Amino acid sequence: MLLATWNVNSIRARLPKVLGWVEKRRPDVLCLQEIKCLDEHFPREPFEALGYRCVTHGQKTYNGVAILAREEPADVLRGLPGEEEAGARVLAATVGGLRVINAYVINGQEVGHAKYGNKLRWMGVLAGFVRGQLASHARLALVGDFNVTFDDRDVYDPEAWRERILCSTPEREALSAVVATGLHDGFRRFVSEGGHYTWWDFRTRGFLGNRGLRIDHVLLSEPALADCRGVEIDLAARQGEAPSDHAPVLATLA
DNA sequence: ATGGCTTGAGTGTCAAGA
Repeated sequence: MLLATWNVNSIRARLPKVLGWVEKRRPDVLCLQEIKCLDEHFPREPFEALGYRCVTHGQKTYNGVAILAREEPADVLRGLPGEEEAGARVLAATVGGLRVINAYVINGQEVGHAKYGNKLRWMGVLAGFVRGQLASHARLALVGDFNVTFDDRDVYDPEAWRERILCSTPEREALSAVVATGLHDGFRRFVSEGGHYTWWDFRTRGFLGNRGLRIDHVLLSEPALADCRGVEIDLAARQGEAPSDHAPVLATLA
């Protein structure tokens, strides 16, 4: 099974790009973040024509998540219970015996900002949700845009980013608490050196100099990790005409 | 240099992203 996650930064603005990528890579499950549209505006027909079912948890203008799968997603859950205020950021479904949780973590804007406090609190709620899901689904993948780096290997200029948003110690501790529910960073199962990123700033043309951050993750439970044969960041998808600022991350599971 | 770029909203120019 090929499991992928991609922050597409608007599914409608990215439609030809995402369709072409899906045709080429043929993932079994694709988790999208920042679809930035209501459920009724999600372009499901072209994906269905390629053989995919689409489950969405959309929102006007901001946020929004979707799961595309080659088989019908089951036991779909939309949103973190009690966290409707934070927007459409979580979508869970079972596909091919794998419990898939698709998450778009709050950005937080700046360390100390009210949104930053909300991010840390919300990640605690996410950890509780994941713990509950793991109790009934041993084979589980939590994937998405976490807006947090694990450590300095995930940062192109660690000193410039020291204790800044996406890199602060409390954010990293909150991410560790999510992982401590019983998950593992899939990418680090295979790659230990730094310099591998999933997001590059448009404004500084960060991709040209590989000035990026690794903030999109595939987190796997023990049984899922045991089946994992590799995790790849698809840099080609970050290039070309009108790319998202994020690259997709793909995990191959037995 | 709180900018640089991109998107969605909606026709002016913000808010938000990370």
